[in-house]
Amino acid sequence: MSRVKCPKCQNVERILKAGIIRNKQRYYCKECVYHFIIKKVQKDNHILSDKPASQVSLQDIASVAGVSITTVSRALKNRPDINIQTREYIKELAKSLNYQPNILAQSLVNKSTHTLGVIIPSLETTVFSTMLGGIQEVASKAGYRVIICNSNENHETEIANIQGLMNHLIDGLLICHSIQTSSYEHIRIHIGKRIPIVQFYRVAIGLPISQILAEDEVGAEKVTDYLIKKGCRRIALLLGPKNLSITQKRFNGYKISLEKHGINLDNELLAHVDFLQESVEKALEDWLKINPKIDGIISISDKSAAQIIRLLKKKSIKIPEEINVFGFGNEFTGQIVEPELSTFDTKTRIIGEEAAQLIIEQIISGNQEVTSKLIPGEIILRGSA
Amino acid sequence: MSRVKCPKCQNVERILKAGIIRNKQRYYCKECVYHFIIKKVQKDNHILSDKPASQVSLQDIASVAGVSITTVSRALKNRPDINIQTREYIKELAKSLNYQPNILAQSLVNKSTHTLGVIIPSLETTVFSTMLGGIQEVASKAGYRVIICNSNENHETEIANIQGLMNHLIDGLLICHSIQTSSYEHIRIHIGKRIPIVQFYRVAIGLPISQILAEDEVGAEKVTDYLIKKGCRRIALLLGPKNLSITQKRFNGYKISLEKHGINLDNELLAHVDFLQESVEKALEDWLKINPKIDGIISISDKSAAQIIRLLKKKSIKIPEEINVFGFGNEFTGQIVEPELSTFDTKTRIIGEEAAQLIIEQIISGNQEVTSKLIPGEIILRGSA
DNA sequence: ACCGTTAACGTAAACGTTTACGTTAACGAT
DNA sequence: ATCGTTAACGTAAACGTTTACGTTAACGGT
Repeated sequence: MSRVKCPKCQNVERILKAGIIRNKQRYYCKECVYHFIIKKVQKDNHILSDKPASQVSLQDIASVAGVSITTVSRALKNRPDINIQTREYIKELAKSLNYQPNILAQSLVNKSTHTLGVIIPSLETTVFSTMLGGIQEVASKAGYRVIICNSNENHETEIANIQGLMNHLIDGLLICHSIQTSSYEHIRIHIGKRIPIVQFYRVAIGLPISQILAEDEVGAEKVTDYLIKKGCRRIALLLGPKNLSITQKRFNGYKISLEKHGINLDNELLAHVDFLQESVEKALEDWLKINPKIDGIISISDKSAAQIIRLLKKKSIKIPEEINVFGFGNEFTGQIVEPELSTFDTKTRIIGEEAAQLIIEQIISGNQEVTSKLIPGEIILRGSA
Repeated sequence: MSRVKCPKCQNVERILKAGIIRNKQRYYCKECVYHFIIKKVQKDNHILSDKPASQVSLQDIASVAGVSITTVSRALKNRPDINIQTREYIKELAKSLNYQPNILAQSLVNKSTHTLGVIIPSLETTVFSTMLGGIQEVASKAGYRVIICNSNENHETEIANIQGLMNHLIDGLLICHSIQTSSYEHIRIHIGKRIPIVQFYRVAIGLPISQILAEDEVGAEKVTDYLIKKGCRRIALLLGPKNLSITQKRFNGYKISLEKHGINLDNELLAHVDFLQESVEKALEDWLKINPKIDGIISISDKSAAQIIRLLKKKSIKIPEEINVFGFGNEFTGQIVEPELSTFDTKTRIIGEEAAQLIIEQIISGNQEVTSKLIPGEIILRGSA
């Protein structure tokens, strides 16, 4: 019926159809009892052959050397149980063939990828890229790669990223939560499993995983203390979204200082912003309408503080005579704005370094004991306060 | 002789030594003809068993469902050739067991990791983190992860990073060379192989791989044109190391403009710096000694330009009346400094986006045709010029 | 001459997938 | 009842490593 030839016995007569598999017609040769599918002629056959295509494998080396894969592996890994001459020969052969081990295959067997995952809310914010720099340096010195996932301050992206990374791609996870993140079930599922997790800078309070933190509370308290000592009584506080740990802790530090000095908390002086220019501007406008007038501003970030200084100057408000401005983070911007910005240096780079250090220790030791570390910061006084 | 018991037949008498393997004594039981090694008692045995340990695999699902691995795979991948009820049942089962595919194993079979590698000279420099942001966004929308390697402006690190990534971890490589890099053999080896490479921003001129570039030459020409039109005749040019493409191209643009306007090139007006504060300060000091005096400065970066402005103001030199200052890159800093910085916006984020776009296209199409794309920039005029 | 011992190698399983190919029971048509 | 055909499943190889375990020839001592 069909004009199909059996690839084995070349018979054309006794060929029957034998079902359809993956949309391809299969045949059955009654002559030689053989099932087959007519394949399309591989036109790119020669392309496949003239490309060096996939890298040399252990098998390739073994073939050339006339030994088994095991022996090659032993030679390259400097294992005992191998003749020294054989080992040296194989090593040279590997080099001349430009052998490169397939890290995927190694990771699959070793159950370890020597890779850290980092979830970060943004790459374009100075504090984050600085922390990343610290993470990268420590990781790379310890022989770890880093996969960086940018959550873009988005909760869903954060969840998706974590899921992806956890599927055997990484040995440990460093996480700094996005603004939107307020439920932590996506983290909790992974706690205590194979892969250790460390949170840094922005953390979920109450989760049983280790943390590396800035001195948010103490820092805010010290800064407020300083401003009060300078005579400020109406200190405005620019904060991030309420669910963020840094917001809560800095607010706490501020409150503690106020209480200590017998100053009442005035909710009008608090503002929660989303780090964007417009919201900062809006907050400032509102503050300037308040009576009695504000005489100090503590900002979540140096960037916002720098903006505030520029806006105040446009309104011809004198800094620090009329309003003292204090930043958080010690970014480069603070040295460019005029007057130069006083700030609380959160030692951002060190936070990154310590976070990487901690997760690597946990990976190596297998010990996931929950610890919490505060990185001591430092007040830096410049012209703005 | 030895008081060793055969694990099979429990015999203690007829045990002989049988070589040493990996520093462990092996034994041979003549009774049951069995070779064995005395293993240390696994003390952490119970730990292994009470941990859910490794994730559920296809095999686990198959066992529970009473089908083969193949069927499970077919169900989860929505392949044909499977009963719909079976498929739905297996899918639900997989969900209830919280199955997560092992990406390593998938990648090994599929020869594709859905991961891009990026080599970047620094994370803490605004232009780079901005480009990274662009890369990340495009990549993640296309379903690609990003491994970022920070070369730290170090040639050796760049080489090591590339080697590591190329060993089957990535589907494509994006590279922005370090300051130190002046030989490109480490790149050339990989050209035309399985993994496409795209260079961006700082490129190796002459390498047969695709590029995404800023308008360095045209940009520098336009900026110089503008300053000359404003009356400047002694324009100083702050450049990076000589081997960098951005240095060469911006210098070219500058020269073209000078020639066009019949102004002689004065080598005293050129300075090559390494992006650090001190070298910028040094360059500026030297320029200020020159006679006839300089009346314009074009800087490699907005950050350096901002520094220069601050230094000039400390010396009470008026900007732009005495010296015009122009930056490159349109960073946030430029809006904070006073006067605000005029700059050539190199559209850094778009460079990152286009680079990611290009490499993904090359990965998908398999077409590694060499292309070169210039991202149009834009002069932004503010107070400094 | 045999036994115990060893160095040096090989075999094969395992890691978790994907997929080419083989198999089977059942069904409709003759 | 037989034949052609199909849906639905299983088997096993493959990806490139690592490593537990088996094997072999050779050697020294009795």
